[in-house]
Amino acid sequence: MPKESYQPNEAGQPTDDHPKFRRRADARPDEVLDAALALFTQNGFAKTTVEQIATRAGLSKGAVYLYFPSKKALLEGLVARAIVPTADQALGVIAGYRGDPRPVIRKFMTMTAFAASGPNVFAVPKLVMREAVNAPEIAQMYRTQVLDKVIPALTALIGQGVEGGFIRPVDPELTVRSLIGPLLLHVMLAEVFEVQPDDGLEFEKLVNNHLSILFAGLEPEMEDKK
Amino acid sequence: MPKESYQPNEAGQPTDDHPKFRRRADARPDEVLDAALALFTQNGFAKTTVEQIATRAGLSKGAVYLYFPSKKALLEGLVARAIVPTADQALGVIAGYRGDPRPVIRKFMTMTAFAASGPNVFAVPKLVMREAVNAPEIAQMYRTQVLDKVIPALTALIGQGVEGGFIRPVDPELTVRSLIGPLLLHVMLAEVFEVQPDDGLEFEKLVNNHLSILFAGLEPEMEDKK
Amino acid sequence: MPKESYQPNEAGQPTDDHPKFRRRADARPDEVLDAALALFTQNGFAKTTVEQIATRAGLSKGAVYLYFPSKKALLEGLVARAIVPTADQALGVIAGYRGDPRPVIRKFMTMTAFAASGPNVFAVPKLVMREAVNAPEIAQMYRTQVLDKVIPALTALIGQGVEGGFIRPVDPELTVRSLIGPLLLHVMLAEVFEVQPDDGLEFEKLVNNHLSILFAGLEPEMEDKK
Amino acid sequence: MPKESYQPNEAGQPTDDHPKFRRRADARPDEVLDAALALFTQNGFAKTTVEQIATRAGLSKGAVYLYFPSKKALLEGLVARAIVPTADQALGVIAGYRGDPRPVIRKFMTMTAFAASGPNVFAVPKLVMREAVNAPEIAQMYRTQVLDKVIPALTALIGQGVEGGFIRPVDPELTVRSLIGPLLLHVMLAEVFEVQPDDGLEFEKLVNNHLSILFAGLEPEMEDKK
DNA sequence: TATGAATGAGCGTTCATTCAT
DNA sequence: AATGAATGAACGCTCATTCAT
Repeated sequence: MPKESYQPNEAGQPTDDHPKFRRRADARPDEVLDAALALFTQNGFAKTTVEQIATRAGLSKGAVYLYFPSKKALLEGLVARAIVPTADQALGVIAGYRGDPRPVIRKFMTMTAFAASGPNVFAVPKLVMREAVNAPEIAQMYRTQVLDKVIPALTALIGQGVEGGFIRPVDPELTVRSLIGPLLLHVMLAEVFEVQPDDGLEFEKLVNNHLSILFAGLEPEMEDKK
Repeated sequence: MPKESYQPNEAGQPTDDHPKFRRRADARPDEVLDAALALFTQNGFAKTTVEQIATRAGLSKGAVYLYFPSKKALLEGLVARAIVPTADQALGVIAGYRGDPRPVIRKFMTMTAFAASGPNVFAVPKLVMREAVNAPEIAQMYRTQVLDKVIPALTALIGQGVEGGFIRPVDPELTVRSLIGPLLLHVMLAEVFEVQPDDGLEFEKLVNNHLSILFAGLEPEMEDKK
Repeated sequence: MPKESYQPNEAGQPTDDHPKFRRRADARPDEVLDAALALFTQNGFAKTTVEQIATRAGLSKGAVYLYFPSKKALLEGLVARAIVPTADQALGVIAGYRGDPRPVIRKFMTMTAFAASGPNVFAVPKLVMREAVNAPEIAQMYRTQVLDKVIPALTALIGQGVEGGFIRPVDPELTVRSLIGPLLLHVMLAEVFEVQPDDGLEFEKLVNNHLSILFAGLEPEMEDKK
Repeated sequence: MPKESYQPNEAGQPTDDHPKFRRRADARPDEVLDAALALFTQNGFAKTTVEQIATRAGLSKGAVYLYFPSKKALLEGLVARAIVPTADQALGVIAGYRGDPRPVIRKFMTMTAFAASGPNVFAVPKLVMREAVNAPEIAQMYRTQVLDKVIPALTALIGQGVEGGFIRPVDPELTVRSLIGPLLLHVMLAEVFEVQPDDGLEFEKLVNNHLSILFAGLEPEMEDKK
């Protein structure tokens, strides 16, 4: 999963929803976005020039404006491209699940950790966090399209787990934060501050350690179990 | 990661002795930093003008350069001002503790949560995270001055808790992430995406829920206990 | 030190094919240099604005930076443009000559004087002298590219004249100063202080008077002649 | 003669023409000028800040404005201070002389060369040449106060030498340029371009070589002599 | 006399965006 | 569909000069 997400236009059927701009199999806009993502991630939005993006994408500055009406639109495009698959992927695993949530949580965490260990993954979410101040619309977009889907789904997953007696009675909404927070911190420490655990940035170990504690902590009490 | 710094001019009577012109107080640099912090937080470093900072601090653009040699130096100054109290305060609670770590952890988490509920707190850390790409030196500074002190201290605290048999054998370094991560996520969700739990941004509840799970999950096994 | 460079756009019809907007000719850099030369000469480097240069060259300020990376680069460009023809032209007359040096010297002096009577000639050398303090690299460039070629050539010319018995035994290196110095003084007095001889700034007369004295003074003595 | 010229206020009677500003024996303004001269010479007028001058003179920026109303006034002050002694000195030797001009010329040239071998000498004239563009009034001042006295005096000296038959019939005005030019070139090459003769910047040798040629070249012809 | 904090105008440089080709 | 020359608005920073003390 080297790209930050599934990019539908690269896949099978040439999604001809966008009848305009056809050249080199319609890959142009995507190439521009790839270049933009790489540079925004590396240098931030403000310090990246449109010219740099154009050069990296192999076209001229003016041509970028053929596909995107402004620099900010590139950011939007980036988020838009990343949003659907991300949410879908997560929701596919979680949504509507009934029963002991722990296997599903483990699967979800493992998937996320796996995704996170590839390069450029989480690039868009991190970008969104960083640039939210400059582009609140984009943060909103991310919120409504991703967070407002994933978080409630996880909350529901845990909620029904509580109701089903599979885990202790906890606040599902806050427990989601207990679940995912460490992953965020792990990534932030590593990428922003270059702080890594002594034995490397191994997501698998983190997930294992974290879930072993969490699941033990969520274990229903004896009296609950009965 | 408690209160990021004392902000003297937020307290007491507004120092408006000389309403318009010159003041000789060496509070000047601090006032400039206050203005910079507010604007950087609100609009980001890149989109904040030195002129804006000057105006908000009640001086002319040129005067800012009397106190800080460059715009970037304002960021550095902000971090420097926040660093000492932060680290010290945190370390005061933790360092060298021997015995069951849980009370100390609870105290630390409560303090941090309390600090985080005030205004402008965590402003600097969040600024640092956001601007780390543009100013890696500052991220480094933050890392060495704060993180490299606080994280090892917490790691040691947990480590000796494991050795003393007070908590299950876990990886102390990774467990620190399990401990603090949710707090970060909570803040980020709230401030970047305006995602808040249904019953408000109550840090106390978050801490309680989180620690109840965590402490239960860290409870030594029966066989360990014996 | 004759004509400092060919200035193509001073010649012929003014290239006003496209009166107001874009031109694609690569004469652009040259036009900018022309404007810069005029303004630097008139007001000095420091007091000349890039905007002034741009306006005079018929472009916007930003466009200047399309051709030159900085204001100083304009100065460099000016010198670079002037250097090649200068040195070559001078050396063409002098280099490797054997025999009585006086005809060659007269030719050289006449050429130089003729060049000096045109407009904008010597502008670059004078600029270099004036701005040497602010831009030592440029002075160095001028030295190595022009002076270190012309002066040794003249020195050698006189030296071989002495050896061949065509002129008195004199110090060739110092005699070069006796030869050229008056030209410099003449120009300086005229252009810096507006001091001109009573009957005008006639270089031809200066050269004639100067060489008549110099050649008489360099005439081998009777005993030398024999 | 370490200073660029005689500084009357340093000498004998305390020239009380300027009743204002008295402190530390009235030396203050002179100290400021000294500092300004050094810095203008080294870095040019534009690149020297008033603060630098103040610091070097050992007072505060504001105090400079107690003595000089503007930065440009420093330049004027510098020139004014240098002007009187320079011209007087030269004129003392030359003015009204009758007879063979060559001994006087030699004396004048030797004096000038001797002066030029000290440090900081010619600093002001060179400064004037360089900054003439930025401060034409100052160039004018220098012209009227110095050049318009010295050049006519030298011209007259040579003129009467021609009339008296001591030297060949030459154009006196142009011959002045032949006389002094080499000195200027010598200084310029040395100080601006660091081009020096192989055996060092020995003014004495230059003067000897130059005058030996010049005087020989000015020798009246046989037929003239008779 | 002397200070130095403060001002304000100005300059070099950058860059998103446009548009003739 | 594509180019890249050109624009123009903005920003960081400097510094001569002023003025309350």
